[in-house]
Amino acid sequence: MKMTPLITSAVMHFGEMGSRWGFNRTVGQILALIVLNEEPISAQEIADALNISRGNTSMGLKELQSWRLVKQHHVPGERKEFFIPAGDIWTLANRVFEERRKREIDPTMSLLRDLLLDAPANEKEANAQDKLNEIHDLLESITAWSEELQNLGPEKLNTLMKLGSGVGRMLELKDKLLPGKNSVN
Amino acid sequence: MKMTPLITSAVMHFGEMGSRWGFNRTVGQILALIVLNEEPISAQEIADALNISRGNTSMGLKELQSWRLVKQHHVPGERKEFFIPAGDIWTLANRVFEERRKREIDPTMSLLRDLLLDAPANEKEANAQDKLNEIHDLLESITAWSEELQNLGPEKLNTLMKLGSGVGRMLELKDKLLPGKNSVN
DNA sequence: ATAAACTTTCAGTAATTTCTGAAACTTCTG
DNA sequence: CAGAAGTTTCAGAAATTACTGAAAGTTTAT
Repeated sequence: MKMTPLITSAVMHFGEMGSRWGFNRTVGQILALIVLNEEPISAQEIADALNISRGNTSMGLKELQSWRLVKQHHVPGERKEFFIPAGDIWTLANRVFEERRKREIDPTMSLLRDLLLDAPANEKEANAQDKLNEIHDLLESITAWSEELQNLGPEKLNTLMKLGSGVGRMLELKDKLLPGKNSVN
Repeated sequence: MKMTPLITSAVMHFGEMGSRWGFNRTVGQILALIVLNEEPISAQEIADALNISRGNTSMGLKELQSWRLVKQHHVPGERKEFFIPAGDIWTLANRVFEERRKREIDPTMSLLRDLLLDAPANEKEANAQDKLNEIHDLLESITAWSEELQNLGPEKLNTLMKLGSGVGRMLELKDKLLPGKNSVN
């Protein structure tokens, strides 16, 4: 499992970025290694290639599985488990979005809902509640929107992205296009 | 600068979420406090309310300013500086997106570009480069798309979000709508 | 049922990140 | 220009997070 210089650079970088992406260095490295390696790779090989303990490797793989970025792959005739990416690049990116939404937005939405239930005790609180309400609505829009985009599926999403500034033009024509159907709000 | 129970809960929560949002606990708390407080607030008041050192407060405010989430506000006749949010909720959310993109995507794009310049040394590297290339293209699309959305401005973006599943329908009609103009790629 | 091959767990340690507070710095004011 | 009012910096301490490796657990083969 000797890593080529190119793979080494990429793996190191993904390690450094790991924490910004929501996991830690080791987890980032393991992910990169699994994605960039066409063959399935065993936990032991990962530990050797990255020079980390077997225990740490196990925990990292567990986390990557909880993010649904990596899955086990059984090689017939082999005793040990191998690991491969849980899908193509597009799928992986989607999973990262989704998981992060769960970790970064959902808990806040839930708290905001609770805080908005109680009647404000005074002026100050009323004002704060207004702000919290604004935040809640914004997060709700983002959540709904991102689910919407995921439902579009890869091809349509790609069309939409490639449309670029066309989106602006389209919006201007929206009312003529979908008369009366835009009553979502 | 006594915080009401409601504000305290919100501030504490934003503190806990802070690290997931790209900054640390204190920074998250300071941000929440500034946003939820209708009046401008001084660094000393922040330190007192959150029970943190004056030094830590100073660093936190500096970071929030580097994220362009908070700005100074000079009160005539007062010697000290006060702080207020750098815009409405929508603006702040946008800034967070933008800053995170800078920190989470841009460095990777840059590395990928470099790694894709060299000719692959062998089969293994060629395969890895293919994967890296896919990642690069995906990140590029995301970046371009998010810039596009920002250029739309708040109102249109909101229209688009509220459109919900209408987006799918619109895409189907796209070709009729914008004949020949969708040659963005 | 024993053993071999492999994986997971977790207590303790190491590395990293955040926080404090005292000292240095920067304005303003008289 | 002295000093009062305020801010920033930064070395060291505290808190948090990640990692190791040995022990416990699992599975398969005989």
